[in-house]
Amino acid sequence: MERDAASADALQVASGGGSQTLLRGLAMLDAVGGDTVKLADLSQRMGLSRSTTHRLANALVDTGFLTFRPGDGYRLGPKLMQLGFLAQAQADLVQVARPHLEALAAACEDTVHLGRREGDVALYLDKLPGRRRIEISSRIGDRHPLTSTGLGKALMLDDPHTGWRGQFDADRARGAPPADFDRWTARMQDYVAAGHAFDLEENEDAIRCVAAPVRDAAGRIAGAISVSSAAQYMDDARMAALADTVRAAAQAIGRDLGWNPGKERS
Amino acid sequence: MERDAASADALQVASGGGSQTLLRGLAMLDAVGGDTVKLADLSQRMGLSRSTTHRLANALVDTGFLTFRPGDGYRLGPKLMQLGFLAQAQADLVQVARPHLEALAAACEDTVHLGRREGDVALYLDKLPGRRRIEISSRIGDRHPLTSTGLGKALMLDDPHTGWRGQFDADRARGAPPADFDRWTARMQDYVAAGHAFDLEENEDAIRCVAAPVRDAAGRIAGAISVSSAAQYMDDARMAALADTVRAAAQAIGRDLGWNPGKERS
DNA sequence: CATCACGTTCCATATTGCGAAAGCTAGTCC
DNA sequence: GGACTAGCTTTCGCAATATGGAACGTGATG
Repeated sequence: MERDAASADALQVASGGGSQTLLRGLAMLDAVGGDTVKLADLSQRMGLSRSTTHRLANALVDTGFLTFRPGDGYRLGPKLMQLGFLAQAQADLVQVARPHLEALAAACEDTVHLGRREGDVALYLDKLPGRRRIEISSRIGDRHPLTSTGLGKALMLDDPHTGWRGQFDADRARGAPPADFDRWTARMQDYVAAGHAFDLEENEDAIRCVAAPVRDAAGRIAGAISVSSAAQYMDDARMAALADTVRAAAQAIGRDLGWNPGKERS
Repeated sequence: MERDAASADALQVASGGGSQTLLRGLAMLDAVGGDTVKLADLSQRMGLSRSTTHRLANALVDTGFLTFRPGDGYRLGPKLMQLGFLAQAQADLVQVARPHLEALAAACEDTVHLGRREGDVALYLDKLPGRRRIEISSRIGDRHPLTSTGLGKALMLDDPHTGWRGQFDADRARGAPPADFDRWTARMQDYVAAGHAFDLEENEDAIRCVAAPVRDAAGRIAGAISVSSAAQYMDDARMAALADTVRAAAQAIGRDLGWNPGKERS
């Protein structure tokens, strides 16, 4: 029965629910990925006989999920662009993020935020109050400066360094708490390298937070999440530990937005 | 042979090849489309029993091609965004268009062009010389005004009317042949309504052409194609006839770019 | 001309998928 | 509380469907 299930990776074809052919076909789309693959190559990647591979690939070609050019190979087809676009169109960040935010809120007892960049401010899209007595004074729909909040900084992680100064100054001019730019820059560089951001009582006294960016199918930062709490619950050790948790949650949301991890930043 | 069984016809699926399950699963993605569908609804759309529908849908959910929210229904999943993005990334307009351009060139004996908008000029990406003695003096890489060429006008078909004047004047200032704006506008409105554009010896004397826009998965105009020839071969009757051919070719290219026709203009 | 690389088609076999019907769980109405 | 309903999930015996080895085209390449 199972000859060489060992080589078939990614999607567990064997366990699923008994729709082998469908699962194999879908796995084939993954196997093709961004490449242009010849039949022999493809059958090897899938661990299937050439004839089976051929039949599946043909079905995919007939339906437009793959494209075939003789002598060249198979590649992803137009139907995927079409459906991918539809999927993207109806994927609402708030809705997609909800379950993950709830899980995150359950894991740590603190307030969880979801936000997105809007112009050059951070727009708060969702908030789950923590189960601690302290209350974070933010509301859905609020707009906050990018450079003085954890969430905002997470949204900036991909920005070219050249724009930092302008944003920093603009935020101060608009009422963000004063701060030292050089020190801010030094920390920001760490955040960029780490893939998350902190807020160390910069925006509001006695409030600290840990934030991480959420990426979409294009790899761009589509939003960010953060966990905030009173400084007394947020010593340096806990922030470091939380960083992993928050980053993991952000990545899980990203995955639901079609983001494919793998190729990492430099 | 088989295009796709997107419509209510599920029995046709069997005829294609021998991979029923896969084809049904893929058809299911189409059936879901942009909606959020309940299981019962979905099984009806597919003309399948509820249990079969359930099994297939589950396989799609397990692999991330669909998303399921209890009490809400099924919708397109993250994997489609991911693959859709990959597909889009490697879809090169020139390469995708080639076979269609060749077919078009074979059908009419004239010169066929492919172009794209770049800034506010039309950039020529590909050219297939016709089999007629006359020679069209254009080369790949050429940039031409939008308002005085058929290809350029096709690229403008979705532009808001408010921008027409500015583009028209800018092109004249940059050396496009003089013309009367009111008359140009009147014709342009016809082109917008028809979904194609003509060039009536406006850019170059004794050259006429028929052009149509190519749309991508987002429905935006990603490029345009045109058929050009000496005016002597291009009387009004032939241009009208060619318009359909050219539009059909442009749509075929669009389909390969993930464009979904369907809702048409009136 | 022999060889290779690549895609396509055949066919007997048993694995895989099929759908009717029954089982769950949660909400709603008397 | 008990009887309905709406939705989703699971079971199971039968046969339709998918499988892979092998053979066949076809066009390059040495």
